[in-house]
Amino acid sequence: MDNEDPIDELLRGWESTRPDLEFQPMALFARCNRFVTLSIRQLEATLAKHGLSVGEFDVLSALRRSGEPFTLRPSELAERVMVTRAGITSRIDKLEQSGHVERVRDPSDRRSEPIALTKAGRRRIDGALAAYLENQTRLFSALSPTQQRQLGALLRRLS
Amino acid sequence: MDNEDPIDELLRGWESTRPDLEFQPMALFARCNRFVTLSIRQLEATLAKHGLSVGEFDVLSALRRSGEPFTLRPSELAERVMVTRAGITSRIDKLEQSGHVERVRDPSDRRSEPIALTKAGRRRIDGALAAYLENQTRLFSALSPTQQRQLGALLRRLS
DNA sequence: CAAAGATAGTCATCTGGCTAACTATACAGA
DNA sequence: TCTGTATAGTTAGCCAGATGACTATCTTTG
Repeated sequence: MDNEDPIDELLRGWESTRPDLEFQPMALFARCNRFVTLSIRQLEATLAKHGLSVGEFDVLSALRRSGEPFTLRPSELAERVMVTRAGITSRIDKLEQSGHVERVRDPSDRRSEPIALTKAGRRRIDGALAAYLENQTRLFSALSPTQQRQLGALLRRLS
Repeated sequence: MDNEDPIDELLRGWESTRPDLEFQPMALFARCNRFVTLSIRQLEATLAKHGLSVGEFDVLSALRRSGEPFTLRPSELAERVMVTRAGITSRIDKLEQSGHVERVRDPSDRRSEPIALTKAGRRRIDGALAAYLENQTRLFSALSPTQQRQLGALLRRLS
């Protein structure tokens, strides 16, 4: 384990200037953060080939996996995608313009304006999904299946 | 392992609508991503009490752990903080205005304008650091020391 | 040593998400 | 039934960070 990575460097920096403090948890988080950040950048490149941003992909995914009739309300989407409602509004605007999604109506509650995946949207997400999964698989390919399960279990504990 | 978390829900959604595909790696990444996102939100709250944003904290940290004379060039900062140079410029502008940092000069290269931590900046970062570390420790408190090392080792493999 | 190219940093512009205020609709209680 | 309150969604304004163009300086090379 001799080859340094940027997090080792960070750790070394801190430990030499503040040897009085404990930096293991910080380093652990930094590693996690870095992994996610870099992965998202890769993901952006992958999805761009399918004409989607990560944000758009997330919304279409949520609709797709909600099953028939592939319809969710903006507030449900906001929650699942971990974005504020205002943020969802603008994503929907764009997806509507590009024809991936349409605003329908709920007769039982006129405040609500459910969002439905269009045929085009469904084709788009199904195409992008394959590339996405392939990317994700590659991300973890350095770990054996057992290690992947281990990692999953550990992360699960953290929530 | 009966209590569902949002990622189990995501997984269940996908597996019921696309039973033909393999979603374990996606779920693994989603868990990681979610953990980081939620942690950062907590962190924002913690640092806000010390008058710093996460971005500012990152810059001051990098300077602090670089050791004497607590000075780095903007391009070095950009790399360590994983932000573009333009992004660093604006963070520095703000930190300079609040007196945490100052632009000095490098006689050997007049293109360069090294950034130095001021006394005030150093006090600020040292104060915030304690709270930050405490927060990070809490993030991982659900894991035993052994599990934390395990997690670290797994994440290390991923880069 | 002049010209071409590389490098450091900033600026202008654009985008995406946040907060907070606002409109419209639904519901609960006196 | 009227009133107050909660909920759904949008809008307006703000801010951080990305990209790409630009200035100034340094370095290389013919």
